[in-house]
Parts: sequence; C-alpha cells; structure tokens
Amino acid sequence: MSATPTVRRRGEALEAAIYDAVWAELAEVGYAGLTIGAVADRARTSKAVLYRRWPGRAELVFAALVQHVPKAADVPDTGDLRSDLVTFLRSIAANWATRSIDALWGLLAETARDPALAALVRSELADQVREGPMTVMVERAVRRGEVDPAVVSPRMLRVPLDLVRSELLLNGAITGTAVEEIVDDVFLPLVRPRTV
Amino acid sequence: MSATPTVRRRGEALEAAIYDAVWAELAEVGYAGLTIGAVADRARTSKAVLYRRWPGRAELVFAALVQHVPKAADVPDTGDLRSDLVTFLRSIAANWATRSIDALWGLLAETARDPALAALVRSELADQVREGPMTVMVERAVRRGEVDPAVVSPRMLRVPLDLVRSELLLNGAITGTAVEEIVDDVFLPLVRPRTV
DNA sequence: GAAATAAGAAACGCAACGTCTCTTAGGGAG
DNA sequence: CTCCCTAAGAGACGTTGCGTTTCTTATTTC
Repeated sequence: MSATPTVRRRGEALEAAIYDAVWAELAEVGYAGLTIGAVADRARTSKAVLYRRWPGRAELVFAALVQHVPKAADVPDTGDLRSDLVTFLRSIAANWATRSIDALWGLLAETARDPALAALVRSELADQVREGPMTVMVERAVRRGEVDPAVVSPRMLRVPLDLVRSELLLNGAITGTAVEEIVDDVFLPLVRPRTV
Repeated sequence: MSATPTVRRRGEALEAAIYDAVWAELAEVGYAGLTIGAVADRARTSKAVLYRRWPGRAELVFAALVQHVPKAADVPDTGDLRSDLVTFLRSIAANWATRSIDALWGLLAETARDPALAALVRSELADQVREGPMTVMVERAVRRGEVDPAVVSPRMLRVPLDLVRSELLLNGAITGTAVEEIVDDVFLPLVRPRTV
C-alpha cells in the first residue's frame, strides 16, 4: 500500500492550511456546527496542533476570520462617493454574507463568557471603522466637496456598515437594492451639504 | 427527613418556571454556556420535560426570548417624537443589553444549520419592525406633523433599532449619549419635514 | 373512584471536548 | 554530513453535555 507520504508542514504553510480548513468548515456547517476535530481532519493535521496555537474554537475562528477582513488598501476610488459606497458595501455583503457573518454571531455569543475574546472581537470591529475604508472614502469625498465635513462624526461613519450588518442579520443576505437604499436614502442625505 | 414535597407543576406554571430558568441562566453564563441540563435543574424539573416541548436549545431559548419582547402596547407616548424614541430605545437597551442580545447572536449562529429556526427568528425580528413600536410612534408623529410621511419607508423605520443593535454588538452596552446621537443626528434629520 | 396523561428521576449511547503520550520528520548548528 | 532539538501528527484518555428512553407516580379528567 502506498501509505501516506507523511510530509510535515510547519509555520506559515501549516497555518494557512488550517485557516483554509476553518473557512471551508464555516461554509459547510456554520459556526455552531464547526468542531475542532473536523478542522484538524480537513487540514490533515491533528487536534494537538490546533490546541498548541489557540485556546479554543472561538480564538481559532477569530484568527481565521481576521485573515479575510477587507483591508483599507482595496477601497474603491471611482471619483464619486455614491459609487464608492455602493461598490464597497456590495463587496462586503458578498464576502461576509455566507460565512463571516455567521461566525461573527457565534463569536459574539461566546463573548458573554469570555471577556478577553470580547475585547479582541470588539477592537477588530472598531478598527474596521476607525482607520477603515469608510474613513478613506469619506475623506476623499470631503475634499471633492461632496460631503459636509461638519456633520461627519464617528457615529456617522458607522451608519452604513451598521445598517448592512443588521440587514444581514435580518435577511441572511443583502440585496443590491438594500445597499442602494442605505446609501441613497440614509447615508447620503445625512452627509450631503445642505441647501445646494 | 422532610423529603422534597414532590409537588408537580403543569401547563403554564411549569412553563413560566422554565422561562425564568432560561432567563436566569442566560444572565449567568450566556447563550454559549447555557445547557439544557442546567435549565432543567434550575427550574426543578427534568430534561425530558424540556425535550417534550422544544426540539433543542435554540428553540427553547427562542421561546423564552419571545416572552420578553416589548409589546406595541407599552410604547411611550409623550406627545413628542424625540422623547418617545429616546425613552423607547433606552428601555430596549436596558432590557436587551445583558441577556437577549447575547442570546440573539447565539441563535443567529445556529440559523446557518437550521433553516426552520432561521425563519422563526427572522419573522420575529421583522415583526418587531412591521407592527411594532416604531410604526406606532412614527405614525403618531406624522399626525402631529413632526414627520414627513413621504420619507417614511420600511427601511427608515428600521434604522434606529438597527443602529442600537449594532451599537450593542460593538460595545456590549449602549450609553445614553449613543441613543441620543442615533435619534438626534441620524433619525430625526432624516424624517423631519425639510425646509421648516 | 378509575383511567388517562404528563411530571420527574435516572440511565443510556453518542459526540466533541481538551489533555496527554509517543513516535518521528524537518530544520539548524556544528 | 551528522547530531539534536523542536514541533507535527496519530491516537488514546476521561469528562461533559447531548438527546433518548424507561419507569414510577402525582395530577387531571370523566
């Protein structure tokens, strides 16, 4: 029998395989159904390897999730705030919809028991807003005169992403029209300079 | 020894005790830490009684949660939309903050595996908006001329609760100022009649 | 008062947890 | 090239909670 080649991966290669396995498991069974054993099997490694790196399921999933967070680098720049926003929110919706969002709910449910995890998840979410894509897009728009700098506040910047998240929560998915409603009926009317 | 009196509750009395037990467990250990056995013990009943009524943890928690949903009946009516909203959102924040919100995340995490549960949770959330408190308060405000009926849409009605939920998600709690920001900086500017 | 119904106690096999031990592959130092 | 040390991978372990089942007995209903 041609037995398993027993090639042992280490470091980054191994961790990449683990993250892939988590991502795939999330897609198949969701956060609630994800088990450490299944991840280990899928990544062709053993549970011990996982426990050496992360204390438990929550931290493992969180680490895998962070790998897929949109970076401020790939923010659309079309020269028009509306299309920037629509493009960006649509891509968020597509990426987060099936997997991340479910994982995010699962993680949040565990934060009640684990303050350290709570801090971790919340600081990540906060970063998404602080130095994140929204700031970049809106600052560009301010420079173009599309946005009244006086009404731009941290709260304001959070509104679109908050609404997208809630939409995902309510529907499990988010349509193109929902994104446009959020942009055209809520966000833009709020930040556009009054009395044109 | 004065052994346990072995008084057997049935029907509503029993179910009320179970809901109370779920509520208390949620407060102590959160959704992720809640076990069927612990609920049974706390309610001084047995697991079999619970499984006779609900298929599993998710449905049990959901049922307990529904008991605590604010009814349209007890919506504030101060004669002023702003104070109605602030009062209402504050009470939501207080009730939901510690328990329900965590349970809600947990339930949502399980919807990925259980479409029936997903439908259940989502229809409940949708009802909260459709015939819910927001509709009542805003309709009153329309009659008083405080709100422009033209801009009131289902999307618009969702905005305040969506933002409160997201705030709870990010912070684990919601401050009075956050509620006021949502009302004064986001919702009211959107629905107030233009050009006073 | 008898019969039907459901509460409550307890034991079951199962699945996943998180820990541990042991063997051995791979990479670094000399 | 060889030795050594670190960590990968396999698997067994006891524990916990699941969801089911069986049985006794309190309560309701007729």
